Amino acid sequence: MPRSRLTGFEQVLLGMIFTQPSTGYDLKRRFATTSLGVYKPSSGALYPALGRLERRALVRSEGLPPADGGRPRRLYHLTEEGGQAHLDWLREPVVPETVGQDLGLHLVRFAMMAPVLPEEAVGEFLVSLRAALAGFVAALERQADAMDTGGNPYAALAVEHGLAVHRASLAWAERAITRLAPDSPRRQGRSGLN
Amino acid sequence: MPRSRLTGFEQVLLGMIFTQPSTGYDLKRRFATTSLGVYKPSSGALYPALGRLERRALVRSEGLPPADGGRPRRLYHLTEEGGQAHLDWLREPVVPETVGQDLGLHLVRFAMMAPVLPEEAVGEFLVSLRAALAGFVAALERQADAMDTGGNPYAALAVEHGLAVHRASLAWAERAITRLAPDSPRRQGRSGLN
DNA sequence: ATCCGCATGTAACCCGTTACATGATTCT
DNA sequence: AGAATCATGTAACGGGTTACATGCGGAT
Repeated sequence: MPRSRLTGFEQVLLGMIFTQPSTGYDLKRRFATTSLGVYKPSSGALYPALGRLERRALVRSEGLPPADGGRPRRLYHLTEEGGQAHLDWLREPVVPETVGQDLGLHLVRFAMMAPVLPEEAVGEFLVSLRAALAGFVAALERQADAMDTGGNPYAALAVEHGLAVHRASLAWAERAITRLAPDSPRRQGRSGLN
Repeated sequence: MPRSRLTGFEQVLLGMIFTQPSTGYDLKRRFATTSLGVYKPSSGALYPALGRLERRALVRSEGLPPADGGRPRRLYHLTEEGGQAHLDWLREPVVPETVGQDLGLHLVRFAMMAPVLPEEAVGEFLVSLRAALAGFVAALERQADAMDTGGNPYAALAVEHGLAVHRASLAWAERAITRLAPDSPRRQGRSGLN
């Protein structure tokens, strides 16, 4: 019996195959280009992961004839359960504790919501992301205040870095929210405050 | 024969013990507090890592009597080679390719330079970090331009997020550089450039 | 009576990296 | 001739997470 949750990597693979049925090599290429090469999975990570997804019946594969010499390829596409698993993942709320470590993964998730989730759900995601970021920024501010009197001089600067970065992230979330719903008539009461 | 390079985690442990000889539990507590709990190593990560450092003769430990009931503790301190390894690590230049993934580790490294490196070396580090960030931002800008015509609507927004975050990081590096050397008479030629 | 903090450690499990194997075609 | 691209896969190795073991003192 496989473990219950998929890894982040497996979820991302699932999403890429959802968007477009692909071979392993296709996926490699897309990682290299669309993420600026920030993460390039090795063969030893990619192919076993595809195998695990198939054993779980989230994807199926069919053999493809070799394209102009070389090995035969294997095209993966999602099953019904696979599609459901992907949608469930996209709809997961942002857990505040993860925003300090997994911010990148959340953004990948956001990018994949493109045509598959209704705008409303995307809005909910952004709102929960904004809340998590605001909480994290507040915690960093408390830490910065409590620390800077007495202590190593660069540690305070390092905390400032975290603060600057997460404030930028928070500002982005706010921009994204207003850009997504430029004319949302509901909730015009408390102006912009959640 | 152990692998040649230490892991990031091992290097950080080394640095913490360099700053102050510690027991395993001390280190746990410091992770929980000084990093806002962003990374709390498990026992299964911490104690074997300390063991590896000791086998490499980078740290030594001596038994401490149990403090008010409970188990005896084990206090770790650096050896000569350990101190050297830590200094070498602190002095490593910033490899541009790592700035997209390992930014957090670079900042931890910066925070640890506190009293041990001369200001000049810290300045060099910041300058190389700034260069790496500038390169990464430029690459993201190229990608943003090349992409936004035709493609999923949120992917462009996600790239904007990366852009916003790394620009904030870059701005921080610039602030840190000017703050570190507010009165550096050398190099007043090209005003502020590299 | 039980849970929490202190304090160190081990074992099972999982997954990622590195490095290699295979083999055809095309570029230099 | 040698290298790179296409394309999939496996084996060794390493290290992290989870969960458990142990055992005392103090708090609820």
